[in-house]
Amino acid sequence: MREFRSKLRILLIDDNSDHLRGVKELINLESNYEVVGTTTSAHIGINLIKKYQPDIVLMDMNMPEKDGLHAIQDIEKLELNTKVIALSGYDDADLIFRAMKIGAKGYVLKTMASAQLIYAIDEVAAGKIYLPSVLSSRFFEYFQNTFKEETKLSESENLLYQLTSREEEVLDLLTQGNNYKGIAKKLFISETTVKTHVNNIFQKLQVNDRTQAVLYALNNGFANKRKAKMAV
Amino acid sequence: MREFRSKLRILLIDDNSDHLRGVKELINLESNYEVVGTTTSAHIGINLIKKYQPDIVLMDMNMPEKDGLHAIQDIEKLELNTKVIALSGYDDADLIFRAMKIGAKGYVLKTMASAQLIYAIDEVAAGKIYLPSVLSSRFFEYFQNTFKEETKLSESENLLYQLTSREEEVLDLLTQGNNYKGIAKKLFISETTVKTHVNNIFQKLQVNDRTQAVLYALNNGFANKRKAKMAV
DNA sequence: ACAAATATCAATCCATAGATTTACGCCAAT
DNA sequence: ATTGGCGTAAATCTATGGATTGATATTTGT
Repeated sequence: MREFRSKLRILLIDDNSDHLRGVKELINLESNYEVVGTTTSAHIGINLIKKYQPDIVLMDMNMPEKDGLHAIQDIEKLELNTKVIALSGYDDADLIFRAMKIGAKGYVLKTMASAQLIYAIDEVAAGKIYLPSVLSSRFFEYFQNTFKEETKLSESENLLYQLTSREEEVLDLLTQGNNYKGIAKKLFISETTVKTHVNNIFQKLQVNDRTQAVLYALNNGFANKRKAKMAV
Repeated sequence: MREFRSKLRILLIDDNSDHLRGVKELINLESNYEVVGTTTSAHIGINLIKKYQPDIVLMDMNMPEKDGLHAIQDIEKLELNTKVIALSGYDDADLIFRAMKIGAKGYVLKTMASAQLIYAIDEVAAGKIYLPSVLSSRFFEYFQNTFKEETKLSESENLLYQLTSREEEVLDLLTQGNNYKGIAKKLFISETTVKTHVNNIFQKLQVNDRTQAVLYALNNGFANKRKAKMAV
């Protein structure tokens, strides 16, 4: 992707101009890096990225006007080859998780040694994703907590397991937004039969209407292809 | 959690008895570890865990009868302090992702140096989560791909952004399974007003009924607290 | 200060959804 | 051979949902 022998082009976005200057000097010490721009404004940053298409963006996460998360999202939407490394003062698990989720390729704390930042830049430039092990640990704890609830329902208490296979088919079509007529047509059975099935589903799931049935299904691991939730 | 000076108690589950023996010998070389049991069967393994409540379980992922994923899930359901480290022959991103999702505290390849396994055990025993950087990279690539679709819908094409704040409130209540009457009561407005709002929502989201509206909302980032999908 | 968007409500009408009961053929388990 | 679960279906009834029109008060932007 990157031109042979050309310098790695880096853009810095940080509302703290002192920190901005410090990082710039740090990076300029490395002969193979080049800072193509610095700005304290996320908005201006986006425009600079469009203009210069840098290889790497170092993005401060704790900014007032437009926060780092949204800035990263905007950058990702541009679909350039620009890779974002998030910079933050704190190891806030939620922030790390969200930054990685929307496409940050790395996350480094400002308190970390400068060598770590350089290393992160190298790794990310090489196409890898880099999280220092401390942050990686925090990320995974948060990640697992996020999914813990989803998993904890045992098979015995998950009412979905009481459904017959035909009822599952019907419920699946319900979770795709079909009405009775649509389901009847798709399963080649009469509408009244569908009603019978749906009523049985309501009884088994202990709900009152199709919307609640659909919600129960989605929230309790019903494998629906359109990923309202990811199956284990 | 762990008794001072007591050895770290480890259980091995791997359907390949050769590998099982090898790992056992490897671990017994370490003076502060103790293998409390080994088995080639996941089912038996679960029972051994109940009985011995080991600190660490090394779980092979590629087993025939009951696969490693389900075994891990069963272990997690026991809610013991037993920590599972997954062992696998391949760096299958999907498998790594799913294992971590359901609660594995580490993931090590069988092809990795034995020192790496020992290190992983130490880290996990110390309460951390350990993924070698190679696997960590694979995990994050997979993780980001999983969420890429969800994020890519720009604000302009996401019909939810056309809703007024009141309509959002109403839709929120719809996604909780309320009917007209329930929504009217909760918002202290008449049922007919709710109908008006809901009709406007249908128009804006280009759907025909409440179920489709709810599905649209869930699939397009509508912040619902019960996290059918996680907000950014 | 004025236009446009929003929130509220009513009345009506038709379609769909949901509850209930009854029934029949099929298959699997005992 | 019989029972019980399942899938199929119909008939009937009531409740809820959804479309449409029209109206008024309030808020918001310029």
